[in-house]
Amino acid sequence: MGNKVYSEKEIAIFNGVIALMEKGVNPYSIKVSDIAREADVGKGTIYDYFTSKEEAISQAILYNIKIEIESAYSRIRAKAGFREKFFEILYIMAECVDSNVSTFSSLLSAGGIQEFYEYLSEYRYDLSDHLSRIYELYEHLLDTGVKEGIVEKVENSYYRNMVFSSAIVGFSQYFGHRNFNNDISIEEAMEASYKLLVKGLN
Amino acid sequence: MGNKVYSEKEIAIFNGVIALMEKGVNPYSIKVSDIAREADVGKGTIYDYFTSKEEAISQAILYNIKIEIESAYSRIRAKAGFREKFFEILYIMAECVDSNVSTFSSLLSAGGIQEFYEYLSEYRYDLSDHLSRIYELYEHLLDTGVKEGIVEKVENSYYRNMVFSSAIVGFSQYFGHRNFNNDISIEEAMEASYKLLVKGLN
Amino acid sequence: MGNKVYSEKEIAIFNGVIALMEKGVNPYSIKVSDIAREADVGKGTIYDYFTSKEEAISQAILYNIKIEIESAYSRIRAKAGFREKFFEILYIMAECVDSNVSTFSSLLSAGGIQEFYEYLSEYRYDLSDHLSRIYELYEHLLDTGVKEGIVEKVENSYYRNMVFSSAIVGFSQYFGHRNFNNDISIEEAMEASYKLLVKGLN
Amino acid sequence: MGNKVYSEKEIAIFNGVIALMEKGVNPYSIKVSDIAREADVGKGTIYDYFTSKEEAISQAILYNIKIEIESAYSRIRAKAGFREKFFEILYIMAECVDSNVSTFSSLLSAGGIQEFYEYLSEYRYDLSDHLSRIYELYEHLLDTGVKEGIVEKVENSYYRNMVFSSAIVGFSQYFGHRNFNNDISIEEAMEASYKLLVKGLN
DNA sequence: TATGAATGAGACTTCATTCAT
DNA sequence: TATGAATGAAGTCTCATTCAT
Repeated sequence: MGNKVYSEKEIAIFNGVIALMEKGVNPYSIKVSDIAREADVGKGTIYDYFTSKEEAISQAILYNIKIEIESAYSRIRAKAGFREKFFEILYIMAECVDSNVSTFSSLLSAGGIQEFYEYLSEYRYDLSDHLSRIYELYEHLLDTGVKEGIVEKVENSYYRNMVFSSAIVGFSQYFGHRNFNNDISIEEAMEASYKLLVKGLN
Repeated sequence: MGNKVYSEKEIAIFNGVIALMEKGVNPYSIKVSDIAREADVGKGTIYDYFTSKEEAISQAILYNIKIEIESAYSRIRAKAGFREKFFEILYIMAECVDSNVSTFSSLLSAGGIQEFYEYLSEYRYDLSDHLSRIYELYEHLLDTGVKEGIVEKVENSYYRNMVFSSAIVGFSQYFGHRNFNNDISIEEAMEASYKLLVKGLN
Repeated sequence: MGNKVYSEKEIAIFNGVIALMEKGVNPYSIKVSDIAREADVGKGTIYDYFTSKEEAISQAILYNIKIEIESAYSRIRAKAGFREKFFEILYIMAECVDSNVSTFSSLLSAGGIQEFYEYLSEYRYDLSDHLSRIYELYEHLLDTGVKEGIVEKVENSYYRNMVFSSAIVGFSQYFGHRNFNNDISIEEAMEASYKLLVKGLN
Repeated sequence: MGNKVYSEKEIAIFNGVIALMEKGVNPYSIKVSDIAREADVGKGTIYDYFTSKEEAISQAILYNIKIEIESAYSRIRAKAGFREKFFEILYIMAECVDSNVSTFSSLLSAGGIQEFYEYLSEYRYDLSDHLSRIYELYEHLLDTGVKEGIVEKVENSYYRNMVFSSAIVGFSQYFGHRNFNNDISIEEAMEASYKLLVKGLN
């Protein structure tokens, strides 16, 4: 399913872009020369593989989301139990915030990720693919939760997805508004998110 | 508190910036000459009132958030009943999406609004102010809901705020992922959000 | 008749381009930064007046041709007598060669001036204007020659123009092939050209 | 006499350059990658045979001129009669215009061919060779014309060459100023050129 | 105070040339 | 010998900022 194989150089460029974003550079502020330096390729090489800076950055973001989601999927499957699986998602979100790469969480944000980088809207199709994958993940969690008798089988898929996304985004706001939450530990924030999730699914 | 009075020109400039954003221009793509044209002032005038383009845009966004929040506050107070008030918030969010100006909703997003425009992080103090105002709003809603016996008095303020924010952001994802939700009407999305809110607060 | 008025800056830019060409720089090798330095304006200024480097150079060439032709016209009218007038044309051609600016003579060349600078073909209309002016000049010369009884009234305007142009270009080849003509003085070359002209027009 | 033998690859490269020029690409706009594609060789191969792009193009032009002149020589010798031979030259010029490759006619133009491609001035010696060949051709024509009693034996070689060149360039202007000559057929233009030639040589 | 013409730093992109294969 | 992937110097053009009016 769309498993494009990337050349060594393309991956170097992707990693360069991602490294910059992890350093806290916002995609609009990334310069071609920065990517080239970070990826250790010539500036011209970027144009051998992509038609413009925007394409290179967009593809890098999509590549990164794909990797992030697949990695999340593995980590979550590896955990046993509904609560453990959901907390794993929250841990992943926390790591994303630490690494400045919130591309993944942007997928769940209000305006969608195209707000994060306008040129991404060209890749609507790929974004939908990623979202589908996230919804699959939610289904997997719900199944586990139902089996454990923690939550009920929610038939309305829109509501189900919304509850998961809401609880996750609700948690990630903990970081965005950190200065407000000085007296709240990250564990408490996770518990709060989990509480909302369970209530929402019952 | 912090009710800075703005000159006529400053407001013209703010409105120019906002008009551009309403036209769908992303803040990173706004040019000084665009602002000047839109605000009908000379380019030099912008530098008489602001030290840089970034400051002008940042201040405009903050100004806009303040107005949006105050307007929201009035509209919500004007509604009677917990459900009506909450739905009013959702209507406001829907309007934001239509007008392309999601500055307000970005406040609630995962990465916080500084992700939306990196230079805003200089204004941490003002952003906190706005967030406080939003939390006040949540308190007002909760009071109404408690009086009506719809929800319980939630003492944990972190959890309370999180539930409101989650439900609101959860709703606004309806727009971000619209192509996924073709079979869901906006009213159904609102009902889903309200359902999560009530469950979360009980 | 298309007497566009140029601003001070536009003329400075034109003169910058022309100065470069007089220094022997071929239009394809002119760089924007060269024009800016030569014209003593900022690089950006060039783009305030022209949409591209090519447009700036093209317009400069057209401007120069116009000036060259008008200057030629005056000089030639100022001379009395057919022979004197024609020799004045040849003197002008010789000066053109010395100053490296053969835009004028290129007008008469085989491929036409668009061969000299491909982007000029966008300005077909202006070029026709200039050519008309040259043909007027030929008519003026012919009238003088007829009055003096040196040449006959040639009714076929195509033939008439061709004879003048041929004689002039024939002379200017003297410079292009100078190493071949070491034993021929410039005066002899002029006499040869005049001889062909008179024979052609009788 | 300078009959350098070219390798297969060199000729492929020359033909690539010429093919591009026949497509209407001006020598300053030719890219190495274009030549490589057109000649079906690797880009590196071009540098195995030439030290720079400019050298490759210059040599290709010289090679082409040589071929054009030799071909012209044969065609003209094959014709019987002064008039027929001269018209053959004009037909050749017309074909040059059609095929966009006016390198040959540029040789006769005002500024000389170096105006056409500045790097050619490095090859002054070769250009002289070509010009000599053209002058030989003129002599051959003149001999024929004298034998036929159409023209007189012109002793002044400068004048003789000038008359031929002038008449030929005068004809080729027909194409450069085609929009001016809508009512003139190509045959009429040829007759005019011939008329000038005969008058000039009598 | 208000302007917008002018500037030039610095961005993106191209493409001649190299060199490992 | 032949190639073309890779490079980075150098070009064009944009646009934030200044400053004379």
